[in-house]
Amino acid sequence: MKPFEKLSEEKQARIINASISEFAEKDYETASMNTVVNLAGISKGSLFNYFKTKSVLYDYIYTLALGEVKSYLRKVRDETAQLPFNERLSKIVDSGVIFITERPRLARIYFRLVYSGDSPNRKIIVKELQTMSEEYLGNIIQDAMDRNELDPSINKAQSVFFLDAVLNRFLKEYHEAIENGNHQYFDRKEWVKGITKFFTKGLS
Amino acid sequence: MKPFEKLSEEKQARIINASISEFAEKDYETASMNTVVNLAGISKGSLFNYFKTKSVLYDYIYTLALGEVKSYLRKVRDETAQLPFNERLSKIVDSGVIFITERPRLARIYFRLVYSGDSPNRKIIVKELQTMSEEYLGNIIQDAMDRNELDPSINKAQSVFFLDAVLNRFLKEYHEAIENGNHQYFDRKEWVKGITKFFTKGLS
DNA sequence: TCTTAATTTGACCACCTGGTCAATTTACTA
DNA sequence: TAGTAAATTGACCAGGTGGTCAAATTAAGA
Repeated sequence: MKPFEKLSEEKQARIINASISEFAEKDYETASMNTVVNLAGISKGSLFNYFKTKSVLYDYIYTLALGEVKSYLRKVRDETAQLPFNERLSKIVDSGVIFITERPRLARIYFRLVYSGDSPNRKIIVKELQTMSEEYLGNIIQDAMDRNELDPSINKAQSVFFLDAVLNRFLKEYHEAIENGNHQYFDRKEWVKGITKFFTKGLS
Repeated sequence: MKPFEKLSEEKQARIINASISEFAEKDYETASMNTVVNLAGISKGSLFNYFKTKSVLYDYIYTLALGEVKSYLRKVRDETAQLPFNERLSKIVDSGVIFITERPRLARIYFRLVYSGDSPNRKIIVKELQTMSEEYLGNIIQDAMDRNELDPSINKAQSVFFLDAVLNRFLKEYHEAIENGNHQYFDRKEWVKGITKFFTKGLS
């Protein structure tokens, strides 16, 4: 049993919380183990006893963050399996918005990871995320094609790419708006409507 | 006359080149003035004489990078002013691809800037870029609406957003493919065709 | 209660950072 | 060529980093 797992729930939570805060605020290189230690109220030696290096701690944290994102997405996919494409898309966007509203720090770690950052395993993680997104969105598009809601002759891989690009960008923008305290200017419903219309009908 | 401008072209180029390399490879915080100094083959004191602080040097470099991006985009816009929307879009994507192929380090600085990073004036710069993009793509969409190539009832701001999201994401992906030596697997023409079709006809 | 084992601590290490500035080298002028 | 002004240098500084480990504290067992 790893030392960290032997700790009380409360202490584990304190350390995780401190780490999330630090990795959300700064990128991998700039985030400081000293800050984590101070935030968590433990000694440096202890932290390095629980996590052998900074990168091991980071692994732990982003795995946790991605896990939450994934389980959230899966839930939505399964709950909306029988809905038509546009309603489904709308629910997905909604749930994304809810996630970044409720867990802004995890969202920030996620965005930092996918959009840049120099974290140790970045390329591997991003590739994994891409495969996951392809499978996830691919599924949803395939369902819609099967039901003749989307043109069955479209290029599926490209469609997934477009969907991923627009959804991610929208959520990233929304997330930044929240962090800057401007999200009240974001008419979420109007955007969700626009996105689904765009994807089904295009611009002409 | 600023000290840096008094330097010979050759020396200026050496310093700029070294700085671009370093800021392309690492983000603002992690990029090292010592590395720049060594790459450029000058002394530390000199560099700090030419640029008072790290952030002043960074300002200089990203202004240069954004300037190149802008002038490239303007050129394409003006050269394609009379073309129909889909051909125009295609030319824009093409020119983006050419730019990141010819200037991968500048492209990297650009992507780092817009997609993350903790550079000093990031928010201001990103806002400026956003206004620029709105004006630039807005123009192109407006032209297409005027010519009835796009539905005149679409939400222009949203359309600009979608266009921006897809174009940027595509170029970012292409850029990463180049850096990983995988761009031969990218069928550019196929993608350009897909993007324009997607924007005009949607997925259904 | 005494002893031993496990946990926690924080001073300490080598290394790197952005930035400074007295001293040296170079360029220019008389 | 001598003297001055300008440009260049790099040793040095304070402060921060990830990581270590002997010593102190706590927990467990007899």
